[in-house]
Amino acid sequence: MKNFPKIAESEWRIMKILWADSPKTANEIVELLSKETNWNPRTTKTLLNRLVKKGALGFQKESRTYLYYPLVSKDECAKKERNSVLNRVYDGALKPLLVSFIEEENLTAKEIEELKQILDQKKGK
Amino acid sequence: MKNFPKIAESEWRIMKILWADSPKTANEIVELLSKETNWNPRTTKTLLNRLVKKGALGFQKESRTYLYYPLVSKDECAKKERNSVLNRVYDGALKPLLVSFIEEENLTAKEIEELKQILDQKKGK
DNA sequence: TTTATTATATTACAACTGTAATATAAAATG
DNA sequence: CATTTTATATTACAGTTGTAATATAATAAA
Repeated sequence: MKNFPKIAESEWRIMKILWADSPKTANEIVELLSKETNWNPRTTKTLLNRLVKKGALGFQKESRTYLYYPLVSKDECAKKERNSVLNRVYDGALKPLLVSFIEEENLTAKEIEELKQILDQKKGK
Repeated sequence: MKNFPKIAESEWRIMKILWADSPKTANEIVELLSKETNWNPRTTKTLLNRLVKKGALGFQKESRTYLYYPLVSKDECAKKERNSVLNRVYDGALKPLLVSFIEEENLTAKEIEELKQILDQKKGK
């Protein structure tokens, strides 16, 4: 499982769309992206090509049209990103990272309770 | 506070050294880096220049030699990195991000307790 | 003072990214 | 069948990054 592709920032938008629901045609993806970006459709097509070349997406031909789908899991890609920040910024020290996130961002009381439960489960293990 | 510099991956190593203790000369930094990387000293010099150009580092001349020091805080840079992952990967949803980190990485029982306390403080607020 | 060291500054160069434009080929239309 | 549409493929082009090499200038040594 070497040569796992690196997903660039703008490519993440496309991957997230396909992880949520796939396969999809280029035009369907362009359509969905138009709601959150103002990319030129050409830009989306370029990124689709790059993702295929990187091995992050595959496709099946449906006559002239391609149906794209992910070849890598969101979990794995997310893990790479988490580890990247953890190591680059925090030298691998998880607790300080968690403290920063918790102190700075917003959590509801319910979420806080749920997180405490997850921590407890973790302790049991 | 616009045009806050973007610190690239390899630049982070240099910044962390100077955040830990500054000012330092290029050679001191090269020396410290030699323990964790096998960069050519030229590479380090190049990165120092770039960081100065980006506005991330400043320096004072000590005769022919420069003493480098950070112009941006580690906290701010770390925050940018955290938010980058939070938004790019998790669409800004903090809890799922925290759950992933907690479930996948290792924490001691003590750390878990400390985190629960921090969560409780958070709830009070 | 001429020469060798040694700092910093400039230049290099390819891969990756963001952001498209142009080319080509196949399909739909007239 | 000729032409227009429309998919995908190829090319573009500048900015960033990783990773140095070369140039220049100041200082130390001979």
